[in-house]
Formats: sequence, structure tokens, C-alpha cells
Amino acid sequence: MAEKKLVEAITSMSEDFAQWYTDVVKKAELIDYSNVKGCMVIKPAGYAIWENIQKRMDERFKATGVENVYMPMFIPESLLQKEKDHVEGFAPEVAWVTHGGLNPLQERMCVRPTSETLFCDFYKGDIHSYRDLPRVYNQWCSVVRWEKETRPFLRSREFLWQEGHTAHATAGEAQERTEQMLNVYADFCEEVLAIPVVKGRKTEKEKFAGAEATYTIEALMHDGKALQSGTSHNFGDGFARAFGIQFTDKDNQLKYVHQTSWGVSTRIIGAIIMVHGDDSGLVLPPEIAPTQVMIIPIQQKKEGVLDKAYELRDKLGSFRVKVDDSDKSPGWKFSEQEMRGIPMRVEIGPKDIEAGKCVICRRDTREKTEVALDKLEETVGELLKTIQSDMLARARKHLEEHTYTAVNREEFERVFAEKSGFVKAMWCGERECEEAIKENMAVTSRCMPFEQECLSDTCVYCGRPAKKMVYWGRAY
RNA sequence: CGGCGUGUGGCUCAGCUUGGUAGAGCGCUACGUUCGGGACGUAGAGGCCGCAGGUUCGAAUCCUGUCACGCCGACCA
Repeated sequence: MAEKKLVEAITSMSEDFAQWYTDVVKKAELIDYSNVKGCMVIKPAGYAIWENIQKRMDERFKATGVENVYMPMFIPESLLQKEKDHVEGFAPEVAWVTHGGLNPLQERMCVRPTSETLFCDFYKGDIHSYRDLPRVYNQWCSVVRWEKETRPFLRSREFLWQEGHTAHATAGEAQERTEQMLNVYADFCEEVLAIPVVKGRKTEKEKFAGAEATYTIEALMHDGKALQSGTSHNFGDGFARAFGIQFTDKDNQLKYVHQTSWGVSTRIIGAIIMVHGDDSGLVLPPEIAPTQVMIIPIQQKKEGVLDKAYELRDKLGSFRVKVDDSDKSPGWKFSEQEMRGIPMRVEIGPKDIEAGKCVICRRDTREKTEVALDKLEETVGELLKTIQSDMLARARKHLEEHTYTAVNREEFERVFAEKSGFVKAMWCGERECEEAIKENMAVTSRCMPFEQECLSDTCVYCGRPAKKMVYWGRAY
């Protein structure tokens, strides 16, 4: 059934997905553009989503033993230079501070694009003994990467994120932590954001600058493009060797630590928008929605209507509820609630009050139901749970329906020409082959999933013996 | 960094071709009527036309330069 478009101000997805995204971001009042390209003003509605993400994710981090810290935002050039692959990866996109007040600095400093080097420099002096390990630190901060092409949430020059940096006594422990955090991210996405993800390892070409191995969660947007939604890296002892982070182990031997880092950014808000949104605007999963229920009074100037609305708000005190008592017409308020993605609304007017009922309407399906006022609290609680699980189910169905397979080059090319989504295909493991695929098909490897399947014995592109099954896609 | 596009009240834009007193709709303020899917009336406020030069008696309009932003590519969370 074609969805009836109620709000003219939002471009429909099918017409122009990029414009739809921009419209939603603006109409849901998540951000405003600022005077600096690629730097956005995150408005209350957007920031509240981030606050909830922080809160819910931080709880999960802490449960695994993470402690929060804060590192400086400036990195002296000499420090950034220490790990070769790392500098090469980030140098093209760092912003430099060259002056302190009126005077040039002796050594210029970059604004952190990520804080590996700062953590390493700190760990070097902080870790001496196996008793000091593991170090499981995380920081919530913003970082700066001077991107050429910017888009709200998806790619901004300054963005908010968390970056965890850990140091361990053994390679095994580091690997365990790397996978553990990837799982924390994946579970968070599914359980809180209702976004199903594919977990796997990045190829050598796509891995993080300086990492031994990079793991990723990949989500599929409504338009069939992939979004890397979180990453977890195992550094082995590469950074430790570059920075000299050594400790004395139980056997009295001097050893290098093994490190990890992992991060999730405000980009994930872009994923929420593009996985769940529709032509009427944002659709927020109840778990993360800053406001879960909007009560909209009808004929609010009539005696008793507003009082009843406030009474219902108080009755629903165990949820995040607001009353829209603004001067606008009900129709306006409906549209507003929908554009902002508030999962549910309660309509209450004189007719309802007389009949001892109200109308509830869920944002995701726009289905309306009449509910007796004395059943409201119970019904709202159940419905919010239903919305959350339905949203995940729908997103999962979309992911499954847009995941294809290809076993030879012709099939591979055809599926990308005709469809938009993930394509599972076997790969030889050669970098040159991956580069050719990117060059010729504008498609990148998203990950080598943990759940491997054997689709055929030969590489989908070059026909050489296959080593891995890979998810391919076009990505944001 | 390449390609395209746009800068005129808070927002969306018209006006520019052919130079001659800055416009519309929406929003905003006040009052009144309304209210179950973006209601209406009346009255008001609000603009060195992105910036800098130039041409001209006269520039939003023509010329030159510049800045900013948006979109699409290459690179990235």
C-alpha cells in the first residue's frame, strides 16, 4: 500500500533520497547548519538522542569494566608522526593549530582526528607492571577531520563520538576485548536502536590506519547503501612498539602491551534516520526516543481538556511523555509529532473525555486505536514494546530482502546494476582484485562476516581460488 | 580537490534577459473567531539584495574579483 504523504515539506524518499535525508534532519529539528562548512549545530531534539545513546551505551561499557577519562584535544606534530601507517592515514585530513595567541608555536599541533597517539603517549608512562593491566579506558569527546564532502551526522568535520583505548598483557586478551566491544555495539544497535547489523572483519585495504585487524558492524540503509556504524580495532603490539609501551610481566620479562581501540560516533544518528525514517519524517525507536509519547489535546480551550491532558501525562509518568499545549491546530501538532519521530501520540478531546477514552496512534504504522482511559498506561507500555520489536523486525526484513548473492562476475555486475543492497560473494583475498572491483564497479568490500558461507570455490571477480566470503556494497 | 548549482526580510523564492522609489507567500507580533490530519479574519513589525572593486547621472539587475553554502564524484566514523 502506498503511504499517504501528509507533509509537503519533506521530499519523498523515492523521488530523491539525499534530499529526503536533508529535509528530515531539518524538519525534525535535529540540526542547523553553521557558518563553518561541515560543522553543525546539534539542536535539542538531536542532542537529546545523542544523550540517550551515550547513557545507554555507557552503561553497557561500564558493565564490561570500562572507565571514562578525558585526553587533551591537541596533538603535537611529533607525536602524531610516531606510527607510520597511522600518520599516513590521517595526515590529509587533520586541522592544524599554528599560533598561540599572536605568536607562532614552536611545534604545530593538530586537533585530534582520533586519540591513539595521546593514549599511547600516556600509557607509556602509566603502565609499568602486569599489575597495571589491563587498562580499559574510554572517552566521550569530539574529534576533527577536515572532510571535503560533508553531510549532517554522516560526515561532518567535527563530530561527537566515544573512543575506547585499551592495553593488555597478551595478544589473546586484546583480541577478546576487540570482539567483546564489537558485540556490545552490535547488541546495542539491535536492542536499543532496532538496527540489525552484519558483523565482520575489514579487509586489509579497508582496515584502520595502524591496526592489525579492524572489525566492523555494517548496517543497511533504506536506499540499499551500507553505513559503517561502529568499529573495533586490534592493534596488536604495533603502537606499543612505536611508542615504547612496555611492562614487566610476571616472569620478569619486559614485554610490549597489546592494544585495542573502538568507536561509535554521531553518525549512528544518521543510521537511525535512514533505517527507520519514512516520507513523513523521522521514526525513532521507543528505546532511544527523547519523547516517547506526545499527548495532543483537541479543542484544548474547552473546559477541562488541557487539565485532562496533564492528568494523562502524570498518569503516564513512567514513560517520557509531553503534552503539546501550544497554540497550533491539532493537524499541525500531528505532523510535528510525526516529523520528529515521536513513537506514539495520544489524542484527547471533549468527545473522548465524555466517553472515558482516548485515541492512540503509533508513529511507525500510523495505526489509530481507541483506548479506555483506565487501560491507557498498560496499553502504552505494551505498544511501545511492540513498536520497538516491530521496527527491528521490519529493518531485519529489509536487510534480508536486500542481501543478494553472486557466484560469478556476470552475476556480480548484474546484481549491482539492477539492485541496491549487500551482495555476498566469494573473494580471492587479493588487494589488487578488491581495488579493481572498486575501480570498475564503484563497490567496496564492507566486511568478511564472522558467519562465513561457502558460495563457490572461486573468486567472484577474478576466478582465482576463493578464500573468504565478503559482503560488498555501496557505502556512505 | 574536480564537476554542477545557489546567495534578495526568520524561511522559500520572484525581480536580473532589456539598469530608474525592493516584492510575494509562509513565518513572526497583537486581537478575535477556530480546533478529530499543517484553520481563518483584521492590524502591524521586519531587507546597506553574500562581500569588494568597476561601468553609469543612477546598479539587486551589467562587468571583474572574492567568500560562503548546497549537491554529485575521489577519500573517510
